[in-house]
Amino acid sequence: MTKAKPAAKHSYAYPRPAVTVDVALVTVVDTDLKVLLIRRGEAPFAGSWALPGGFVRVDESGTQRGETLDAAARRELAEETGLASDSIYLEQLGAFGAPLRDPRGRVISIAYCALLDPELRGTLAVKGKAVLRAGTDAADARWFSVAEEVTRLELAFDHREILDAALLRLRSRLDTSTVAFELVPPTFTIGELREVFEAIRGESLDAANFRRRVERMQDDGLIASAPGKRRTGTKPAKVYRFVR
Amino acid sequence: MTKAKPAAKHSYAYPRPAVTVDVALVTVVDTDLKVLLIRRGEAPFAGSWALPGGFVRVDESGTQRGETLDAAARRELAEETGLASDSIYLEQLGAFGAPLRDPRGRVISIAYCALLDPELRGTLAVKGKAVLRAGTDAADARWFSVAEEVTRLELAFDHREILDAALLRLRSRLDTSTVAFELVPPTFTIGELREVFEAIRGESLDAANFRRRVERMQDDGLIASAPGKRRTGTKPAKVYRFVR
DNA sequence: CCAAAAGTGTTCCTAGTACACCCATGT
DNA sequence: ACATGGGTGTACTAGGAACACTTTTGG
Repeated sequence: MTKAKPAAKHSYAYPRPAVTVDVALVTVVDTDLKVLLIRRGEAPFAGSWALPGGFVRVDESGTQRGETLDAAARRELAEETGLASDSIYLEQLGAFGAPLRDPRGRVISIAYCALLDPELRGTLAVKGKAVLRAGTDAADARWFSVAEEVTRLELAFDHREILDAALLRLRSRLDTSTVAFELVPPTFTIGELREVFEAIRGESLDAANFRRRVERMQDDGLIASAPGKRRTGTKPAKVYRFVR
Repeated sequence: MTKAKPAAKHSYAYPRPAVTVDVALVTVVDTDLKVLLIRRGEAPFAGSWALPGGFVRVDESGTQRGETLDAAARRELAEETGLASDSIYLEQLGAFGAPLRDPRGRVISIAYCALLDPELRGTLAVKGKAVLRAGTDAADARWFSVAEEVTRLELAFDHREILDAALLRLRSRLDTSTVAFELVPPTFTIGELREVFEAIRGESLDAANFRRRVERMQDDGLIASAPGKRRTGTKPAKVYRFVR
């Protein structure tokens, strides 16, 4: 069953591309949008920074046929960052398949955008380094500021293009989806949520207008006020939680 | 060069999935949103209706590595419908890769949404039949009304899911992109544009309010008034053209 | 006391919605 | 003449943007 039966004339005789997943893992530190990059240890692009990713597992032997694409993305994140990846928000961006995007041969990559809230980031960051387990082929890894650092880098493969797609998607879905809540702790203040919006939009927002917007979210049942207040070094702020 | 060189330890030794493209080709006939389906002539799902599509060409022999994903989608459209596909609007929806989505083995499909304006549709429709060249493995093909007919069909593979994604994408991008202009002739009246909006949204819109909206588009330079008027069986209407 | 962020109030304007109404044309 | 879709007017409302202002904390 590794080859097709002869009846299916053009299906399995064709050469197949390799298929990978690549993940743009994004988080907000203070007021700064960051993306996790991994320094490649092997050719091609050895020494360059790249998005975490790897080959999709395909098992054609038994009745099993390997993992879903989402599972592949989560597995690669776990392998290369040590993150318990079950609770991470994942969103597929699409397929990147330019014939020459990988010098080794025809490789089609399924790109993902992943969002990490500050609480989970704590379970992974070790003083500046982003990773606990320095993975097999990942020589190094850390967070890069999207606004400043990453623009000056030459990324491996077409990962610049993938990253741009991830940021574009994030920006366009910021106002019409609940992605912002994935980048904020389980309970959060209006100011913290605003910082996430500002980091993604890359501009400061009017605090008063943003407050009223959040209050409307509460009216709509999208968020609810949580018990307690947060001491912020200034006047204590009410905390809210996202209602899924 | 069909196998990897031994140095790349985990890249090419792995079994690879087959990769296909599937295209939801959509058009608006009168006030009705339609999708082109093809009746499968072979197993699996022989006799079922399916989206046009096929395997991505990969050529690992020379320096050539085959076609882009977009090119594969256009080629399949051309092969199965006889459409000169250069001018068709194409938008990638994403990758569908559930392990069991194809009973023959692990097949990952890159899904597309394509839009056909009424003028080009004329070059393809032959009294009810959608196709000029009845393609190789396509026993039959025709337009199905999305609102009524297609809901009662059992589509092949996960094509229902792909079609739903296409329609969702279309609806969500209707107000924030220029997709509507891809479904209208090169010059169009406000009424014709409104019919496209109504077909996609599945509800009627207030003609007066829609008119003002289109007038704002003109103020923004998105569209321009075109010379002449259109006789519609009633009061002649101004015509506009989309400014790309 | 002062800086700084939380929180309140007000004004202006755009765009969506609903609905009444007139106009030009083919039949 | 009349039905039909083209085209105009108007009033209501929600929400974005700009900005002045008060409140409560830590230093």
